[in-house]
Amino acid sequence: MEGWPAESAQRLAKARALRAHDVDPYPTRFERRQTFTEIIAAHGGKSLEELEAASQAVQIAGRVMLKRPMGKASFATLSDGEARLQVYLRLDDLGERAYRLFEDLVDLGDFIGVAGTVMRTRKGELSVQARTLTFLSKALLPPPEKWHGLQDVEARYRQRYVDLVANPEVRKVFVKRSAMVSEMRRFLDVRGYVEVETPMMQPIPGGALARPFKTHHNALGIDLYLRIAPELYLKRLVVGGMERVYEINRNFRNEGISSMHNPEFTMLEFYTAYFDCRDVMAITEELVAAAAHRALGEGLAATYKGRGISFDRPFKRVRMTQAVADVAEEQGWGIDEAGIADPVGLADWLRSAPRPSKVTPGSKDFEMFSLEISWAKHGGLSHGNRVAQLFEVFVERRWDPETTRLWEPTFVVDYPVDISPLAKVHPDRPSVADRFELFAAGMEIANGFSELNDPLEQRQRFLDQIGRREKGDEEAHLMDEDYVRALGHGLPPTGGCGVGIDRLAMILTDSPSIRDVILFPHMRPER
RNA sequence: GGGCCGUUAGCUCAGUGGUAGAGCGCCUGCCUUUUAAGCAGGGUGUCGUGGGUUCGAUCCCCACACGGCCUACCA
Repeated sequence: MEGWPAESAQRLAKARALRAHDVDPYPTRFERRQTFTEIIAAHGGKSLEELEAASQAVQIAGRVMLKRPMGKASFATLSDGEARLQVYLRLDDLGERAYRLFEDLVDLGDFIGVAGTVMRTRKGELSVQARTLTFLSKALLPPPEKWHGLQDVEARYRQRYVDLVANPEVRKVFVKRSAMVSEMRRFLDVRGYVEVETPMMQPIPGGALARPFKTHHNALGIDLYLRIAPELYLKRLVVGGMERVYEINRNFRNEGISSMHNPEFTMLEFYTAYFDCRDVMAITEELVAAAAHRALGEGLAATYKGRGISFDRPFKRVRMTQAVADVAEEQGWGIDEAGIADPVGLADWLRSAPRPSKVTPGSKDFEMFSLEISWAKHGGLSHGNRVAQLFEVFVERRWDPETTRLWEPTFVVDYPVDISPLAKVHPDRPSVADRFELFAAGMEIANGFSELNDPLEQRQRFLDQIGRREKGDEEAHLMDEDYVRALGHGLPPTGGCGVGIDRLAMILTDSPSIRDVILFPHMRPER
């Protein structure tokens, strides 16, 4: 009890007093016969007289949220997590002993069970009039303030159990998230996809460009990495004939924490043999719309950060170069999409672009200037990387609801091959990958492509990545010989996609921070 | 990594270079249909931690810790 408030000693004394009266403060079970939701559904519409005539017996249990003792009668508001229900306790109904036990030894936060009849008070509130009272569990710590709840952000994340009790809307967020995920499972299951689980600990962390967490296996004497993506394992399964597979599970990335990033986050990845990028886009659109409609109610649009966002199909589509060109036009940069798409044209434009004589932080000039420094630092980037960075800095990073161009669900297509080491090149254009990303509310929600299945080309892509790693790119891919060997056995034409569950949940629950949709977000340890 | 803000009772929050404040909770008493029940009485505390300035610091200064927001990194 080190560090517990003084009130805990009083509550502990009450637990002892219960034992002195032969009442176990922590009994084993209770036969709860109705939830509050069931009682409200069954009797919520009945009048005082109807309830009195029916004399409906119920047996309920819950946590004491409010207590209103009035001498020889009391009201208590119980919560069963999902709903609240008032209980009316009278000395005449319960008897001296049980009534005194309630008045003297039941605290806010304790669990009690009540058998009684459904009634309505004079003021009209549906209640249960108690005939018997069963003590169910003693809370030694006091609950937060009954009106304001638990406000302290840090305490809410660290002690989510208190947050859930004190702030009922928190539960709704996670129930909605659950509905969204279960709809995704249903969607895939009915289309013949098999849900699988692949290694969380991997000897070679692959499938994404990110820094991994490292751990060690003592018995094997080897280092392992927490996975940054399941991708390479899922495609091995397609090689093995599992033509439709998916996994919904955690990825771990050893990067910064922000309102959009948690070190562990949940991803859906699904792979479909004989699909290409366009097929994947179509089914992703259907999947995301179905999940959104399940969470929001059919046809309802989400409201995120005060701005509406519709998940009705079809979603918008834009080429990456086009998205950059739109900004260029808006800003009067004097370059069009053809220029951006052309390596020479873009290079010329960058060379001839007026250099900022006075660089103001936050301005376009400043961001261009920062990009130049960044490009110089990395020994000059490929054309694809330049386009991708322009997109990232001038389109993607602008995720403010007012100015973002990626608010409504939007597929960005034609990603440069350079940043897509696991994707096939576009059938008609060798410089872009057959790949898309889905954005909504300015955030990247999904990423899909035609999977590269030529083992020799894949090995060469890995070698290119290794070259970057040697130049200091810690996020570049590592060589995965076993994956190349798997491709050597033949991967059918396959389309795959990853969907960020947390970010989609943020949008559908109007949560400004990813921590609001993760029950136990990562924090520094308390001291 | 940088900037700004915060940290006071169990909770929500005021506040002052000189004995620490409110509401809720809690404790005592009254009250048999209340609604954040009410009435009367009671203040329960390492003012985040460590150092400094001062006769005296919760307050001013420095460092640190934790948190929030912004920003950077993430090629």
